Amino acid sequence: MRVKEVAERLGVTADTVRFYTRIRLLNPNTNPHNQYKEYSHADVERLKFVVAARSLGFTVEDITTIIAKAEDHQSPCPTVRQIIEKRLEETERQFQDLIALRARMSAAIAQWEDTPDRVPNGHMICHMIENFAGGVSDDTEK
Amino acid sequence: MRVKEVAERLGVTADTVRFYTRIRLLNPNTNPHNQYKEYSHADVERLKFVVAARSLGFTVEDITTIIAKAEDHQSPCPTVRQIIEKRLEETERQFQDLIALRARMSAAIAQWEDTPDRVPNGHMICHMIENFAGGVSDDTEK
DNA sequence: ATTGACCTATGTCTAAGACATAGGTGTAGC
DNA sequence: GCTACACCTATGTCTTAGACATAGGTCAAT
Repeated sequence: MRVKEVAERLGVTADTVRFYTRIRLLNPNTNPHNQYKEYSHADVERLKFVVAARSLGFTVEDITTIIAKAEDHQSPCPTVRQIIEKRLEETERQFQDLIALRARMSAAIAQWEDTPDRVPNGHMICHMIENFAGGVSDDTEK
Repeated sequence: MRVKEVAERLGVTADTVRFYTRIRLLNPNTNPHNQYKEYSHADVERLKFVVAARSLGFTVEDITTIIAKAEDHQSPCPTVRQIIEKRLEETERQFQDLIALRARMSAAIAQWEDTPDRVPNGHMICHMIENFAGGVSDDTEK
């Protein structure tokens, strides 16, 4: 199978498969004539694993580590448990950041509904942004 | 003022200020002797604007656009309103994606609590990931 | 053999800085 | 004046996980 077929089967783009191939996460045979890659059933199985792991928040590097352990006949499970815990924490942080960002954005939009447009004078670039509550405070005084 | 002082005043890193300088979002004077940048009060004011806009989810490119409009004596307000609406939509999408991801991660961790570690056999890399509900399905049949 | 639709590999680009490196500054002690 | 030494600087490279652009290859229909 060539790259597009593999990609479609697993619901990813051909570029994604090419990317995984480039970093040697997949190792298909190469036709020496035209450099086309030929993906075997085993390659597809591995890709399936990569896609599953990605959808659980593992990074590509995590996955490389996990596969390396497995190929070394060690159980990757402890590593997997440890990594996902870390990734979940990161996700939680991103989540909180995103909630805060969304709140700021919504608040700004709400405030700006009652704010007229204005042409910038020499001191302001955009009064809406500059006057938004929670604006950046200078630490000049010390 | 030099880069570090400016950065500390506004609560960003010196690298961030250098980055904004590199892309000409800030244009401090350069000491021809050692290439050190000298930030004026006006530079600090502009940086303050950039930081405020960044914290509302505007991209650096958005900010460049907004400032360009302002320097052209046009009101940036309509642009600002339009951009933030778009950024909020994106944020909302990311937010939903993150909720879904977090749910998958939590579900996996929960499921794996009752799952023993296992050494990989020839067909599996990590049975925990591969057996996780919602696993990637092959589209082989057609 | 030629067309044309589709496919491929490779190289470059992205966002917003972080990091590494080599070298400059400035004060303290001599 | 000179030297240490802590701290600072500019510049170049690196990061993620692919997307995009390009030049060229494949293959069935003509």
